[in-house]
Amino acid sequence: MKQKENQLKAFLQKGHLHYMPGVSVDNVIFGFHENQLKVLLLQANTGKFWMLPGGFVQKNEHIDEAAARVLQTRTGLDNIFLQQFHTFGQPRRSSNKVLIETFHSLEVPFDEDHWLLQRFVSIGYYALVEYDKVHPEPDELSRTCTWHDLDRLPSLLLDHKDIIMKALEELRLRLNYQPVGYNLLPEQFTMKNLQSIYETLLGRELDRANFSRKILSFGILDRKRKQFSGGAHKAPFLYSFNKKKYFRALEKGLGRDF
Amino acid sequence: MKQKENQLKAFLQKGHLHYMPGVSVDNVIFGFHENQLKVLLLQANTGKFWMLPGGFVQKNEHIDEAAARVLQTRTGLDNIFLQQFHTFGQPRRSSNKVLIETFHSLEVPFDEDHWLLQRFVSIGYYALVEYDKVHPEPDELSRTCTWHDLDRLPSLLLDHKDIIMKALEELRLRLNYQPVGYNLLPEQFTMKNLQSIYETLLGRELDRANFSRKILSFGILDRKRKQFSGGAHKAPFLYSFNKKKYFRALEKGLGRDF
DNA sequence: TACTATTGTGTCATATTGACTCATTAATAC
DNA sequence: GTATTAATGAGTCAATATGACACAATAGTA
Repeated sequence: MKQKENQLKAFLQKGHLHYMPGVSVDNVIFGFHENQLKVLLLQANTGKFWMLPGGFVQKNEHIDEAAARVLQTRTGLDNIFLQQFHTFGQPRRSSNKVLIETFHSLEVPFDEDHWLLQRFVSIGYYALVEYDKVHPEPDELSRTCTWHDLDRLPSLLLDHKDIIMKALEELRLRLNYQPVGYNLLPEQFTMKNLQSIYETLLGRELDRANFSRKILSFGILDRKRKQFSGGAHKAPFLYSFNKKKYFRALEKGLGRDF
Repeated sequence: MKQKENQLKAFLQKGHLHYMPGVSVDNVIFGFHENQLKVLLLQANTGKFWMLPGGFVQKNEHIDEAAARVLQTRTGLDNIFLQQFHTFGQPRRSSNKVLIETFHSLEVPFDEDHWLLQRFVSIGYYALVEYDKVHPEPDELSRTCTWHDLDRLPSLLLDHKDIIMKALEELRLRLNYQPVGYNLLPEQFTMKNLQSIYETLLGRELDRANFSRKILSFGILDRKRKQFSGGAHKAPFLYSFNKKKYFRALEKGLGRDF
């Protein structure tokens, strides 16, 4: 892992040439597995704290691109809908403990003015991705990258817990306007699958029949002839998202205005 | 105006000691006058372009505080609900024309590395304020500060038009969850006044009777005995916001969930 | 005093929502 | 093979919300 170490060193020493100062991006990446909502987290090389997959904004890069790049490098996923939901800017957001330990362990000289030790404002994005398609990949500063149950989060760095909670809050609000599920489910899925997602995101149970009626009324699903089998009991229909209608709804909203 | 000039010089030369690099705040300040929705804009000292009242984030200041400070200095208003709605981060947001002209006119030496000439990411906030209470105050870089009709905006700097449009879009979405009007209307007002605001914000007409029914169902209004008179025809009731219930609704939402 | 424009209130048809029921059916147990 | 079981698709019905409209009341004006 000499190579990774060298990359990290270069990043620490020359990052200020490539990245904007003071601005970072943090992604709350939601996945869904065994009827549980999961969040992708990294564990710092030094110390026990976990953190959100985040990164910095290249000097000539759109912040949305930066978020997409972070998502791509951590999960291997491309072309995923990322929603910017809030920017976090308390004055003492940054704790430099992890960084300073890293400097020491790599024997990289640094001073107080080092770009990474300054205050950062972080722009939060969330994404909903298909659990099975993700290949979690730690970054230079972390040793692990794994999923965590949303209701059993480990100790998190800084305000990262707040960021996750805010993401969930905003996501719940947007559930009324934006369809959900496209990157979260496989190509074909049952109504029950989709309902589970909504239930988990909302944190409460929904009536089966009413849910189905409502979702179908959005007109974003195509029903397949093929039936799912393998589970016990009656075979449910399989559905897929009508990509065209789904993305129109994503842009134009689901039409629940004042 | 020698003093203002000196302030500006100091800001240009020493700003980097006090403010975060690369991060700014822009406020979309909505007012309501003669049944028109207005936005407060500044006109640059040099050139004809108008811009949003904005500013920088002090090194030890919460971004929300920075937005509140900008609002306070431009309008004299304090304690106003400011909603962060989006962060704008295209790579070529900043046009340095205005700045460079300013450097020249003040004979302040500068080079490419000057902190203000770097790329900035801007955090957008909107506020709804009482038109008559505002005392518009230009900043160091501008010569005027006045209201503009939302549907007759002048030529705006950079992406400031996009910012205004996005603010309106987000505001419209939030109209379903958040009550509106508290800082927009005087202490007492008629149902018609409030309806006009909603109509203007939404850009369409609403049924009088249905609007009244719906707003009253939120339970955030107190009806006064006193009747408004002076206008022609039947005297309407006067209402005021029940501050306690209003702010509970602002936090907890108006209860229109999935 | 009559007229007019606007307001408070009420009605009614329609749409949406929440809580159920019931027949159907795929896998499992017998 | 047949009965059992549990989940599914479809449907019902009352409660509620919404959109469109009607009508009497009334403050100023003619």
